[in-house]
Amino acid sequence: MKMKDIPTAYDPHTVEEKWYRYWLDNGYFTPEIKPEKTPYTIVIPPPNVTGALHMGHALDNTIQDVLVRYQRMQGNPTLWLPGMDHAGIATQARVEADLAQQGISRWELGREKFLDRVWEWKEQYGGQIIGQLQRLGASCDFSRERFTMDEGCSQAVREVFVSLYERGLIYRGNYIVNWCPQCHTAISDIEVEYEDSGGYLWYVRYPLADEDGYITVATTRPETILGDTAVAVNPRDERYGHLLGKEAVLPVVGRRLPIIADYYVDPAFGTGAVKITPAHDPNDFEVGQRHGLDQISVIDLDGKMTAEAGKFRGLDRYQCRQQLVQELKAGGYLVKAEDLVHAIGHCSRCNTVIEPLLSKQWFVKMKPLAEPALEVVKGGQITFVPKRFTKIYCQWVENIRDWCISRQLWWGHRIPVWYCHDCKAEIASREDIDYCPACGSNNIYQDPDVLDTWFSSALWPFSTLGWPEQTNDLAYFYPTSVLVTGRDIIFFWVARMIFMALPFMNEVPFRDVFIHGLVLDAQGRKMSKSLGNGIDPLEVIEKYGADTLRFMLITGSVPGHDLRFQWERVEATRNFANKVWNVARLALLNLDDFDPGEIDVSTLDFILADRWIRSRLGTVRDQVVAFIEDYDLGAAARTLYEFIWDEFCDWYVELAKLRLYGDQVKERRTAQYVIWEVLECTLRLLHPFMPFITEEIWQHLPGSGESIMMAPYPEAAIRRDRVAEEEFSLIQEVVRGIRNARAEINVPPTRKARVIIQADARAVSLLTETAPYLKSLAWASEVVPGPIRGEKPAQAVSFITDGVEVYLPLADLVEMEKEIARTQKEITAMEAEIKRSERMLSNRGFLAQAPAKVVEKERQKEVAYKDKLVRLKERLSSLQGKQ
RNA sequence: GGGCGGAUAGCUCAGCGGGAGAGCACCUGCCUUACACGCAGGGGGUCGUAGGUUCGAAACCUACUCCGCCCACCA
Repeated sequence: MKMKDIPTAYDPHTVEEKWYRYWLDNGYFTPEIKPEKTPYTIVIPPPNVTGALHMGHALDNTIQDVLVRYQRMQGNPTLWLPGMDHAGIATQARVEADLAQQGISRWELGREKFLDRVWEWKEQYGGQIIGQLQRLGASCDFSRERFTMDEGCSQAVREVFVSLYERGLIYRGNYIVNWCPQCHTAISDIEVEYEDSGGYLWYVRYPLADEDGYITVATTRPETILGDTAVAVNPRDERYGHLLGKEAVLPVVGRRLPIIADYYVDPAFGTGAVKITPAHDPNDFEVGQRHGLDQISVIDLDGKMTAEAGKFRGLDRYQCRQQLVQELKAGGYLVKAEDLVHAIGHCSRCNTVIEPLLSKQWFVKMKPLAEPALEVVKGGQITFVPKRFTKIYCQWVENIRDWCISRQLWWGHRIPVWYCHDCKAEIASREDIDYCPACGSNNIYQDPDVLDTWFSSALWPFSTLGWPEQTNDLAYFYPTSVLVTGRDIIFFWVARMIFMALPFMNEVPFRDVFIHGLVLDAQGRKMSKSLGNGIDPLEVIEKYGADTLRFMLITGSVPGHDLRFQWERVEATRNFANKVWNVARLALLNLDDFDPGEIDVSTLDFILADRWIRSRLGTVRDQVVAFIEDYDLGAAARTLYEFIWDEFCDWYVELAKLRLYGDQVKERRTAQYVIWEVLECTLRLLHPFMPFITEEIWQHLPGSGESIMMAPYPEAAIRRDRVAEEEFSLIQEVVRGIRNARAEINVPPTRKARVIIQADARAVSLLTETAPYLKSLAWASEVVPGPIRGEKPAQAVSFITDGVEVYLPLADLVEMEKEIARTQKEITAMEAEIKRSERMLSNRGFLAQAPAKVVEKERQKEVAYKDKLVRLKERLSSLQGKQ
């Protein structure tokens, strides 16, 4: 297709699919292992199989894709390894919900058949998100795609579990866990979300057993009274010293409770006396351990009262609370109920109120793993970006508690432990076993529970590269270069990967951790299903294209900060894409007869504008590189935006048109060359951010290769030309001045005007040289440069800048009063500036302590201002004289 | 109870020691043969409050106010 036939507005739809397929078909996403080169590796934060692409993913993966495409172009063997997470609870719940529609429960189906259904579901509906990532342009190596439940990952899980078990770092025990009565499983501490809510603090009298009187305790969960086995006070609390060793009687139940002393009790809270329920509170559990108290479980796995609750048996925990409070009141035990706002734990998955209860579960002992994991971060082997996340990580790791890893689910990695019915042996094994290695019995069974999903995620950076096998991939691509993720999973995932990598790989899992913010809605709220305020990235891609979505997300992002999604910004970015498209059209329309391969650069005749834009391009390239290396992708993208739109399109291209459309061959060649050079180079700089449009245009350019994504990244080859930048800025000043003067008196662009310029010799020669360009940029009929002392037209609008006086003799349009007023206003402004400058330069502190450069700059300003003031005054008196 | 982030033009946000910036919105001209998803020009801000450091502070320090996150076993 000829460029001339291409529409004036960029249409992403036809382009994106075509090029993505092309990249895929050519295997560009699969790196070549080159031992002499340093690889660049990112493993994707595996999205849930049940998941669909949301804005957070779009941002997270765009960032990764920018980094990866940048590195690939730099010539580093680059691997971005994709994959998915089996997402235990989420997936199981999903399939159970489908079954429920057919009136089937998983229990009816049985474990094996249920799991078959889950796998079926996974094959059929799971993993849509991978296709959605492709729509985004993600350049993952799909030949290496992994799944946390695939063969290799499962092997890694077994190896790690058994190995930790053998080292005594995984143990099984009866402890208080966070139990979700809805999901029917234990969950880890970080899966509990605390939320402040209003409740009551009930004060209850426990009568003393062998004498008159009572001791009053306070509780927020009266139903747990049924499980009380002691009352505790602080040993230093004089109010209660005389009661120590005595007993109280539990109201309603009648059980005798010892009154014990424990430093856990805060004398200042409530009454200073605490009821102790070892089976339903983690602190009470510990108190119970210290004092050898009974553990009485009164709430069961459904959140209902157990037989131990006596007549309350079978009641829901909240019904029981109500009834018990009534009874306490009736019996005269209830002293009062105070309003109390306190944090209540909810299941992060289903939002049900968590019930702490006693349960036999598997745990990972964290302290021994945490120590090295803290050191590698403090020692700088892993760097968090932005830095402040280091502190968040460290504080959490320092206060870490053991990790409950068993889940009462079916979908997940089944715990590789078998129990012998006969000899009661407990065997952790890397392979499935069918008889007891201790006693030879085949009367054994495997632990029914599965592991926390995050257990397998924690191994992701090395399990995906083949571990526990010593593969080439593992040897070459590990450790990974950077982990890109949101701050919400620092604890869930980032920390645990570090914990697990160190003992098994003896090496950090990644060098850098780049934390980005959340994508919020236009009002600044989290996007969530319940609020219904989420915006589907695919909708944006359909309407505006993937490049637009990507660039919008990147330019709007600042490392570690949240960003708001706004359709206005999407549109503005679409406009930018269109700008790029159209400047490319302009270029291509004029490059028909141009072949960069045939150009001998030394024969070209570069003019000021050429030297200026080439110099700027070099600077921009260096800035972009510096920003990317610093993970400030937003700044990199914004730099390119401004360069392309403001400098290349609005200044350079406008200037180049004259030569492009002119009949001087050499001039035209030069302009063609520079436009081609700058455009081609800029496209490569832009490619990591906007892969599709850049490829489409690049393929149309003469002399391009196979694919822009495999083209080398621009080198810092073009030297900066300060003279050109300085001289060009004078031209810009003059052009802007003329445009402004014309606008002041409403001269339509159709009316050309003579421009008379008076300046010093150097500026005159510069402006003479560039006169044709001034004409075209500032709608001039003629540009007449001359020395300062020349004739100054009276009936004219004028302005003075950088030692240059400019007159537009538009006699019929000039109103002398307005001209005088304008000039006077400028004089006033200039006098103020001079005053400010003089004040600074007469300040001894400034002269003595400010850097010489700054002082010098200020001196130059003062001189320029004074010069300008003199000229303005001359101009004023001349105007007044002619009036 | 601790910790972190934010407060800059009407809106959304950059800037983070040397004279206040962008996009959108607004006003005035323009369909100038790449682009009206555009071009040119313009208006608009005591940079949350109060102190301090400095020759110089939107930027650094301290306190405070408001918004938003995160962590924490006071029953």
